[in-house]
Amino acid sequence: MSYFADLILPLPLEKRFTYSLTAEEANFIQPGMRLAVPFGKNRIYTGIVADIHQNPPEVYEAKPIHQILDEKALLTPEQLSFWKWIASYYLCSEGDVMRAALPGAFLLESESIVKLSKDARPDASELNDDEYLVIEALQRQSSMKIQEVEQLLDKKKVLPVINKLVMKDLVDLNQEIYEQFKPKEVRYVKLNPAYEAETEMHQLLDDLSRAPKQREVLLSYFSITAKSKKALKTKKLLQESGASAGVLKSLIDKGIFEEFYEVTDRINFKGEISNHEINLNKIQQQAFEEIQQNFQEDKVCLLHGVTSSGKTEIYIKLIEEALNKGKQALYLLPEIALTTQLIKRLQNYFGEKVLVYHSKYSLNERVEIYRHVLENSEKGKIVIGARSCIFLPFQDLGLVVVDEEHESTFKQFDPAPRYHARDSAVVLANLFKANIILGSATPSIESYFNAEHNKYALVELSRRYGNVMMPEVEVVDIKTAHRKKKMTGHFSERLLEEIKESLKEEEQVILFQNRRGFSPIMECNTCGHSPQCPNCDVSLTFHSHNNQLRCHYCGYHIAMQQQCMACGSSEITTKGFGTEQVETELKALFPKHNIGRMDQDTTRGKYAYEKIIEAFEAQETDILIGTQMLTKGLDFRKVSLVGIMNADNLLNFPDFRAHERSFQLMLQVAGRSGRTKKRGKVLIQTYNPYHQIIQQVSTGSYIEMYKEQLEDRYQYQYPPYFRLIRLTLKCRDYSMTNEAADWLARALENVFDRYILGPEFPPVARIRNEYYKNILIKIPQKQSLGKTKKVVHRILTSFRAIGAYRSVRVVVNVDPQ
DNA sequence: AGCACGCCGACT
DNA sequence: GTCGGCGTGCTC
Repeated sequence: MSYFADLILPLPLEKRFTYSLTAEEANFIQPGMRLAVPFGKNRIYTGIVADIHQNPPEVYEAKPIHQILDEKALLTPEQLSFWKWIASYYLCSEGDVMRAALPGAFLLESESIVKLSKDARPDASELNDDEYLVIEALQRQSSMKIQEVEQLLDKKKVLPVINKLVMKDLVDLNQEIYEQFKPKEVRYVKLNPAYEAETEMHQLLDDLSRAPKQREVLLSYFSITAKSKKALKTKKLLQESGASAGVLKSLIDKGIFEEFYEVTDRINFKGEISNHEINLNKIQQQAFEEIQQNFQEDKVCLLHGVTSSGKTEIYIKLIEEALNKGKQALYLLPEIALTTQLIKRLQNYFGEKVLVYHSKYSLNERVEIYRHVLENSEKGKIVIGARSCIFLPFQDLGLVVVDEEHESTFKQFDPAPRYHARDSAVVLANLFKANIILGSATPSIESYFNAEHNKYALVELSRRYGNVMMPEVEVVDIKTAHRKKKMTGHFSERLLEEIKESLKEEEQVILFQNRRGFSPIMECNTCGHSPQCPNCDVSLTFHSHNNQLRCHYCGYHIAMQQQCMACGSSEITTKGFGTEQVETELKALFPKHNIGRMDQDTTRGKYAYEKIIEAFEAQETDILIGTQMLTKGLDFRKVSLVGIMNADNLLNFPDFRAHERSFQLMLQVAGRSGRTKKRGKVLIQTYNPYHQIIQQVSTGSYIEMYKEQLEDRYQYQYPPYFRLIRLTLKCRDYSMTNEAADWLARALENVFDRYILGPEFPPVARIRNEYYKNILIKIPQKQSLGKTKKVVHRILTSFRAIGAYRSVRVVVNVDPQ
């Protein structure tokens, strides 16, 4: 009887690949295990077993596997079906999902290793220069990686050289695979048992009388072990005795001490559990009960709670409930870097049961977290993290919390799989029959629509915790202010007054300048030229901290120019303004106060965020200027004023979600103000004080915004009434991009008719020397999503079969943000 | 994705 | 004349 395994390989390939198994292997291997398999000419990949069967492939001979990498399945059956769902919904391969889902350290790949063959008799006269160099090097170092040979020969393609040597039987080429995960080990010491008896011990101390340092270490050892019976860490011994590592080494070398290692866990919670009871107030309690009731009916629950209404306490209570039932809980956040405050809160309450997982952790740390969740260990009961957390191997998931569910960072943009973690989490929860709650102060139109149409249950919290009042919003018309020359730089009189007032009261101020369109560009006063990126269709932006002009898309940079590159004039001005300018102006206006800035430039280091936030929390900073980053879940007690420098470049963004986004962003920023007793103030500077969104922000009326946007969405055929798939074509050749896009659009129009938009160039039509063109497919509610995707898939397959368009790549984005 | 095979320009 | 560019085709 022959056996076969269908594998998912971490490649953007549609199909699974079938390998043959021996009966023994088939007996041992389970779906979800990793196998190392040969693929292509001489490579070894890690594949995941999706299926084991006895049907031999018809058109090819299945290769045998190379190695079994796991004792037990690394993936649960739920994960395998989850992967399948993601791949089919977001139109990508399971291999794409695999790359995103597994910590990199689980994906072993082979490396070609060159060795001198056993009975090589190299004859220098028969070798060319390159061959000679390789042989000579191998006589010195026994084995080389392909990369090392490349360095040695200073060439890109060395395989032909090596292949020739293989043909001459001088070298062997082998594949080696590496386990990347290294368990963390701790070094311990213990006294050689031979010295344990009293007489030997005294003898030993006498013998060491001429090595006082070593004697001291030994005495420290005795004093520590007398107090505690636990194994003694080398680190501790050195610390206590104050000796150097060398002294200890001589003791080990002499055989007086024995050293040993033990595997330890990298993930350790070091804080303390504060055991603060969480008491929900009446309103929270009511919401909590409503949520639980909805959970019993297996409904996705949308929690719409105004900023600072105490949603987190409710989440904590819900997590506690899930834990009490012995289940695991998942807490999803838009961006992990900004949530130290929240993590601390959860850890204070749940202690070491909380695991934090995100891409900034090291390979090894991620493997350990993955294993904790897989084994359903006590440490892995609660996982908190950004979108990739949905791929962890939950055994018994009971609850998913999606905090700030409206955030678009839940959608992965690049590379595939372009999944939305909120929507995927709903599917994930369904797989486990787990409860799921989506929470936000400003829900996405889609989610609120789902709630309105009874697909989700809606629970509302309309009062701030402790009955703190919603901040007072004032709109400042800077168009008029400009005309009347009542602006100081980018500050209106009103804003300056309010800042002064707050500072006088020793309260803090947050100034918000959005990221999009903030970057200053250089412009020549004489000819109007502004320096462009040679690789992308954008102007270079000015960064004063390193005095550079830089492209945000490809990273191209040049030194700041003193003269116009087109006409040589030295009259150059900066256009547009960013956080940097706001900071400079502010420093001039308030020289005696400390001003902090939080944006992409200042948060580059590993703990840069934390430092800025801590300084502000400790009130070392009086005014904090920042971008979007400021909107997320930060809880500062002493902020009484929030200023939005310019609301317009948010509103004018060419995107059907621009208005919704602006509303969310402004309301979230506004929510940073006045979180304690005193009523906070928000000042919005704008050129369009009567814009409906500005009005809706100032009255805090979510529903009004929702209704109005919904009308627009209906009229212009956008979500939630229509679903979208965006196809982006990329190609280095301009006319090829156009031709291919036209072909594809026509093919789609043949089926979907008027529901195809484009092709059209995006606002930035060229990036890294590649031209971009978009086609948008609109899917009405009546039309089957599954069938639509099948058709799109079919058309894409025939598109890719056209030889002339080979160089055009198509990126498929389902539910683009 | 990688990698090999295969066909055309700038160099020993 | 070769080395090396990237077009295109395949991987169980």
